[in-house]
Amino acid sequence: MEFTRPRGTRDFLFDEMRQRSEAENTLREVFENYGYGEVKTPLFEELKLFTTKSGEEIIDQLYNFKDKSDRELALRPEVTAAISRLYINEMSKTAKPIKLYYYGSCFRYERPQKGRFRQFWQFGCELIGAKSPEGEGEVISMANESIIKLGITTAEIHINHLGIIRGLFEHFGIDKEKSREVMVVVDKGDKQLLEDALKGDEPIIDNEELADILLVLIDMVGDSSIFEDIKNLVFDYEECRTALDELQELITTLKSFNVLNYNINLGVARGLDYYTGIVFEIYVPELGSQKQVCGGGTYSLIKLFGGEDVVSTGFAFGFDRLMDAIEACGNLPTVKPKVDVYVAPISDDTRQLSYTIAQNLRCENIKTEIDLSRKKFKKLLSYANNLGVRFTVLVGSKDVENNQVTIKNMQTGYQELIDIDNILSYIKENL
RNA sequence: GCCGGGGUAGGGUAGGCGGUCAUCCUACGGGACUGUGGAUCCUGUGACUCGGGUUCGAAUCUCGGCCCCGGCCCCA
Repeated sequence: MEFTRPRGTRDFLFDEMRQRSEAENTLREVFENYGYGEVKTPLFEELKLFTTKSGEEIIDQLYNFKDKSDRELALRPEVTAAISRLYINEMSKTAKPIKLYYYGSCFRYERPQKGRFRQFWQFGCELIGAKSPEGEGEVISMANESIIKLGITTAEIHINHLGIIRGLFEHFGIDKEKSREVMVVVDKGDKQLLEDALKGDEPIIDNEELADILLVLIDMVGDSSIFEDIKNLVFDYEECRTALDELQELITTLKSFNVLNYNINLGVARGLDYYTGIVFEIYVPELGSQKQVCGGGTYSLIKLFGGEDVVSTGFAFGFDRLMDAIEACGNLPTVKPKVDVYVAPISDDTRQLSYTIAQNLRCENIKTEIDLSRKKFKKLLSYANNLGVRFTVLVGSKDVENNQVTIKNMQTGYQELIDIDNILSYIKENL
């Protein structure tokens, strides 16, 4: 083969595309039921937009380039930054809260593996300018509903409030740099690793009391009842109380939204400063090492980009992983044949009439295919068979002399003579 | 960036201790067969990922590239 696909990219063929469209429509429906409107932003942006959000280091993982006027650009690695930019550019005076969603591909220069590609699709939303616990509650509820409607039955939602651990850092006077380092370790969710990092030979922070609390906290994963344990552990540290209150309220709100199947998990962490409140992730364990299908939280990116301080909550689904998850749960929709009726001219002199018959069917939204390559009789049926159509309309001169055609049910093999004028009604009745 | 397993017609595969024509299924073309024939039979086109090395001879052994699969790292 002369040309190959670029590494980490995929071609999608008919069946897979139909399954993906179906999932896409399901998500659109859910998001729009919650009052979200779709937006679309460019596939590429100024490189600066992404480095401002995530630091210079991400250039390693970007597809960036200079255009012919020497502008530094990059293919977007995610959409949240673009949405914040769009908000500042066009929507800062729009009545809040603003609810928008997006679907599109993103690009990252990474080593491809299962559930990870260089071009991949994200389906996400942003809720801009809502009050915290209720906005977060609704957003999580929407994510939860999406997962359920897609047929993903084994998903786990993990929620954390970064204010708790941040409050502890503040209380113990830990600087930003060290806090971030600890966060990174906490995020790995490995207790032994954390113990080594805090109490090993070269501890990141030299504080026994904080280390002990963190080591207990990281184990606190469980349903909403675990909140009491967390509260008992950190209530004495004043800096944590706002976060505790917010988390408490979120739990109450989620209950009202009828979301009960989540975990509180202090191990869901983020190193970046713009996260201000809750963060959450959704895992589908069957997917192995790339099991995270969704990530989200509350952040003030807009301020970071030079706008006013408007807090948003949002999340993004890794669309490709959602498809994997649906498959893992055995709930991929079976694809229907893409054509319902095949019109087969079996004599040369009935070809033109066949086109007319096909057009009439198409006018009534019946998916119809007609022979375009002058196939012989046997090939006509064989082709129709491979298409998986329900009916083949055999148009031959002997029948046409009596103003009739033969309609064959391809599943049963049963066929009957039908008046040309009655083709439409016959097919509509039997389809 | 690191570790492992792979790559054979359009799709799916067999073979591989070096040696006739590289296997089978499917799809595609022709025929038995100008309208009952979606079957069956016959037949045709079509492939050893790319490049170097060893060898009289490489799909097979060897090295490297590219790509795929899985695992680590990372994950905005």
